[in-house]
Formats: sequence, structure tokens, C-alpha cells
Amino acid sequence: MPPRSPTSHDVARLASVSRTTVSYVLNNSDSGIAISEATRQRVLDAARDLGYHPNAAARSLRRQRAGVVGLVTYDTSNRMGSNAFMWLVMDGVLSELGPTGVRLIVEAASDDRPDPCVSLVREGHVDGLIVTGARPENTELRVLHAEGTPIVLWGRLSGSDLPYVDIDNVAAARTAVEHLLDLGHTRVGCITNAPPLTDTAAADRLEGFRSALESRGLSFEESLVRSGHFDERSGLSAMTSLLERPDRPTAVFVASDEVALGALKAAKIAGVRVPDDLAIVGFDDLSIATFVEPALTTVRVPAGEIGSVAARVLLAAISTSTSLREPAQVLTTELIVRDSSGPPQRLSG
Amino acid sequence: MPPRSPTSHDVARLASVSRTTVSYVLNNSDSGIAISEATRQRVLDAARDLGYHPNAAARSLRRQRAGVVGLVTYDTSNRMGSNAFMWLVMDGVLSELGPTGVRLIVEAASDDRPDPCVSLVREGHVDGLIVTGARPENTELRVLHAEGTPIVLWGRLSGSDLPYVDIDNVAAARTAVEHLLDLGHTRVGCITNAPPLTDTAAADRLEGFRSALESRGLSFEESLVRSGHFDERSGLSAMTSLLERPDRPTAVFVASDEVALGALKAAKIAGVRVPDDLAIVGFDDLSIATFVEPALTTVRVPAGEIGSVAARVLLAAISTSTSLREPAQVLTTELIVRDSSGPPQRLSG
DNA sequence: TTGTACGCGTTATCAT
DNA sequence: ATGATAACGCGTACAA
Repeated sequence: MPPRSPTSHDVARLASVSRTTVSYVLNNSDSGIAISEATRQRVLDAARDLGYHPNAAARSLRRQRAGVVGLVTYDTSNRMGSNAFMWLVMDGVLSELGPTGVRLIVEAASDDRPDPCVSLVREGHVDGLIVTGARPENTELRVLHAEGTPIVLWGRLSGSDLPYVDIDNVAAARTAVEHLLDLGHTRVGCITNAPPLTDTAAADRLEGFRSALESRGLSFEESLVRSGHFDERSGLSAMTSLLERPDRPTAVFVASDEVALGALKAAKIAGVRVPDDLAIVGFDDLSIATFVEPALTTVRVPAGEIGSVAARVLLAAISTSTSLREPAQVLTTELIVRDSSGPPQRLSG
Repeated sequence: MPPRSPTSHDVARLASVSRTTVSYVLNNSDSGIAISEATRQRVLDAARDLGYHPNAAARSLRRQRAGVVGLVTYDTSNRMGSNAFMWLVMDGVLSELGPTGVRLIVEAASDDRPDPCVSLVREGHVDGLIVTGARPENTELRVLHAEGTPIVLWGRLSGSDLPYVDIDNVAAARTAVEHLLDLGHTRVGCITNAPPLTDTAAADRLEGFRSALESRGLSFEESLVRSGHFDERSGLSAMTSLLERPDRPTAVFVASDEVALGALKAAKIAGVRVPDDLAIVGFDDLSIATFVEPALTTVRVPAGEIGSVAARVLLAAISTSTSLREPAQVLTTELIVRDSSGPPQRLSG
């Protein structure tokens, strides 16, 4: 029923030239050969009239290049859907890819399926990968990279030399916690964004928390630490648990805005006022941080930029085709002080 | 450097059979032919040993099928990043696609680039499309569909017969507003999720608002309507503007949770208590709706299901290859009453 | 300046 | 039950 898409052959016939000429004209081949302006125009017109679009599969087969990159996430424990941040990153990737015409295949790894990175690359579906949520046990990534596949990680992968785009989680967390300490807090709790044992960023943020305390001569107390799981609900229960302690903290560093919103809710439920009775600092600066009450003090992470930088690095690696050891790209963060953090209320004295 | 991926030819050689046999074995060809179990196993072993993955481009060229579908959004005015809902839909799409092995190319239309739907389809990059944010002026969609390209819309496209997955926006909005009217409100405002003139869903929700009022004998007042733009900020300014009215509403229907959060903030800033002085009902039931204070009464929209149903319908259309006029899929919504809506405060008398 | 011919890796048809 | 062969559509070295 659909009258079969026109091929370069059809264009050639209509323009009364050979397929070679069509190809040269359409690809602007600068390879020494010259095409008369007249034929050039005839070819262009014919292509336009026929609505010709070169077939992607054929072109990719011939060129040995797909013109597609993959965005793969290994974050499957938590549903992707809950991760607002990921979306912003993808937005950045798309905005960088758009002008180049390179397409984006998005895939989520799953335990009951073959590793998408492997199949995407081995099948020649993509020319390179942007990978998030990679963990040390994803050894295939190293193999692919060693073979020359361009790969860029979002977030560091400890013990690998894969190129990555990231922020300095330790420093950012330290700055956030120092802000609390500067306000005069001495009992500061921490709710991670994820269990630190499974997530590099979570581990680093916890390390920043610890480091800030110790730089001020305060001791790190395990009992003031809880694990969040990327969502509000986990923040609610973690904060509730912290508030139940007799010597509860006067401030808490929550390593994710989404988790922090749950913490905020827990405080409301417990009748604990923020920031008077409890100071809260989040992490990410999602747009909602501005709009909750009180507005959330948080660490701004350039989500979109992470995506666009990752895409830029990847495209460069693909086009130079040299497995050029791109140095890590560490983007800057910024503490945004809003209303959820203030000095501790002096109850005694 | 990378030692060139093994081809079916390599597998054939290693297994001492022809490429034909390899193909039969690997594709489980049930086409009448039988392969001796011995050779079958030899082929399988060879493929495994070589780490053979069939080349996607070659397969697609030969099969005239890409094994890829596209997810295209025309929502470019507002950055995709702000649309948390879209992410949930994509999650649903991916979860449906995953087990089938069909890949997903994600793209956003842009004014300064050729329509992604056209190029994706014409280049044979995808076998079908899931499209969001389609507007009547995207006439190419109709052309593609008429030619037999499987297409599923998320959201209705007025004046077209394209298959779509949607909710009943009119009815859902009507239910939400009736909830406010049932509580005793008589002056009810409305903040749309987007300018209704450009967005079918926004227009429908506004229509539901109007319809609810009129069914109770209340008049629709243009002056109590504001337009949101998908984000919190627009909700803040819209609500502020409504609150400045001398005869301000005692309740407001906000056709998007994100916009509603801005409205909530505006109320806080203005010193207007929710729900005592102002009842608010949102739309979407994003996870954050539970965690703001007060928790937001809203309309639950099955975001993930929208995605998975769209994918399912699309896959069916692709595999039956009949341009089978799939009837529209209308998913159900549900009003979730939380704390942001209550009866009006009787100030006078 | 243009046309001819081959190959990219697969799958499907047809003999054997 | 298996193997040779053509074709999918394009890009390019080479010949004219």
C-alpha cells in the first residue's frame, strides 16, 4: 500500500544521472570531483520532488556507523520514573544531539535481559554510549571501552578508567554541611540519597558529610545517619526515625531533594518547625525546591549541563575515532541558601 | 583495533555449515525445514564462542523492519525537562518494549530542524511512532499514518483519525470541580496547565471546569481563569493574580500538579491558608503531591499505563501490519482527596 | 565530469 | 536437511 520509499536509484532516474552522481551531490562529496551546477540542481530538485530520504540501514551498513548513540541506565532497583534528575540529564543530551542529527536510543538495564550496552554495541546499533548508574560489577563496560567503543559515564565508576562526567560530590556535600555548622549546629544528621554501599555518589556525599564534621572537630556519629532511596517516601521514614531519637539532631543534610521533601513532611507531621527546630539542606536543586514551604536550601547540580557535556564528549570521541582518553569532566555545584536552613533554636540558656 | 565483529559467515565457518543454516538456527525458523539437533548445537556453540551478534543494519535492511520505535514530542515551547509526567510515560513505554527487544529512539521536535517523525520514518529508522504534544498543524503525521505507518498519539488530536491513548480530560476535570462544589464553594477559580488554545488537554480540562459549574447553575466567569505553563512558576504568578481580586475565589482548580505547587506557594506568600481560606485541587497525582503541605487533592492519571498501553497498541499495529483502525484507548482517572481541599470558611454569617 | 561495479551482513528463495 | 545465490539501498574506488 505505501508505494515504497524512493531510493537513490529513483532520484538518479528522475534527474537523468547515475546513482553515483546522486550520492556525490547529496553528500556534498568534496573528494576532488566537481559536479556541474546544472546537474547538481537537477539532482536536488529530483530528491525534493520525490521526497527522498536515504535509508538509514543501508547507509549505516555501508558506512559502518549508525549515527545513533545510546543512553543506558543501570538504575533499575529504583524505578527510573522516580528519578526526576535523569530526565533533566536526558534533556541536555537531546539538546546537544539535536543539531548534529545523531539519534538517541534510550534503554534501561534489567536483570532478566541481556545487558543493553553489549547488545546495542555488538549489533552495531549505536556508535557510542552514555551510561548512568554503572556499578563495578558491570564489567562489560570496561571490555567494550577497551575494544574502542566510545563510552561516557555519568558519575564516576570506581576502579575504572572510563571517561566520565560528574560533580565533586564530596566537596559539594562538605560545603552543604559546613553551611549548617556555620549556622551553629553541632548535632547534624544525614540522610543519604541511596544506600552508600551501592552508589558512588551516595558514598561520596556521606564522605563529604563526615569530612565537614571532622574538619570542625565534631565526631561522626553513625546513629545520626539514615539511608534514603531516591524518593520522598524513604525520606519521610528516615526523618521520622531520626526525630524519634531523644537527642535528635537540630539540622540534617539530605543528599537528594526528593528525599528531602519527605524529610520536610516528616517534620511537619511531628510538629517540628523548619528551620526553627530543624534545619534541612537538600541536594540537586530540583525546581520544586523553590516552591515547597519553606523553600529548600540545597546544592545546585547542573543537570542539563551534565547531559550536554556527556553528549559533547561522546560525539568528539566518536568523530575522532581515537579512543582518546578524555579526562574526567567535573562540573561545578553551588550551595543555594533558601529558607529551610537557619541557626539552631537555643532552648537551654 | 577492535578485531571486527564476527559475522554469520564466521559462525558458519566455525560450525562447518553454510550461512543459511546459521540463519535458520539463530532465527528458529519454523518454516517447514528441520535442522538436525547436532548441527543446531554446533551452530549455537559457535555463535556463543565467537560472541556473535547479528548486525542490526544488515538485518534491518534485509527484513525491511527496524526493530525500533520512536517516541517523539512536539512539546518544545516548554522544555521537556519540566515535564515530570513525560518521564513517567516513557518509563511505561520502556517497560513494555523491554521484553520484546524493540528499541526506543527518543526525539524532540524543534522549529529549526526537519520534523523528526518524518525523517525517522522515511529513513526507515523506526517501524512506528508514539507521539506526544501533537498539534493540528503537524499535518505530516496524518500523511504518514495514511501511508500505513503505525502511529499512536498520547492525547487526542482534534480533527484527525489517528489512534490515541488518552484520559477523559473533560470528565476528570468535571469530577474535580464538582468535588469543590460539593464542599460548598461557589466562587471557584481555574488555572489551566497550558494555554487552552494550544493544548487539547488544557482546553478539555477547562471545558470540564465550565461544565461542572453550569451543571450546578453557577455561571462561568472568564475573570476567574488563568493560564499556567506546565511549571510551578506560572502557577505562582497565576494564583497571585487571582488572589489580588477583591472578590477572590474560595477554591481553585489547577489543571496540573506542578502548576498547583506554585499556586500553593502563592497562597503561603499571601498569607492565605489552605484549605481554610482557599481550597486547591490539582491534576496528575505526581508523587510530590502527597508530600507537600498540605497534601494535594488531585486527579490521579495513570502515567505509566499511558506509556505501556501506547506501546502495546503500537507493537500490535506493527506486527499485524494492518493499518487496523485501533479504537481510541481512554484510560480511567480517579480523584484523590487529600488535605488541600475543604469546605469554604464562612466569614460572613 | 559522470557511469560501472563491488561489497557492507543478513535473510529468503530455490535447488539439491 | 543443507548449501548456493540473489537482493535489501547505499557509498566509493576506479574506469571512461
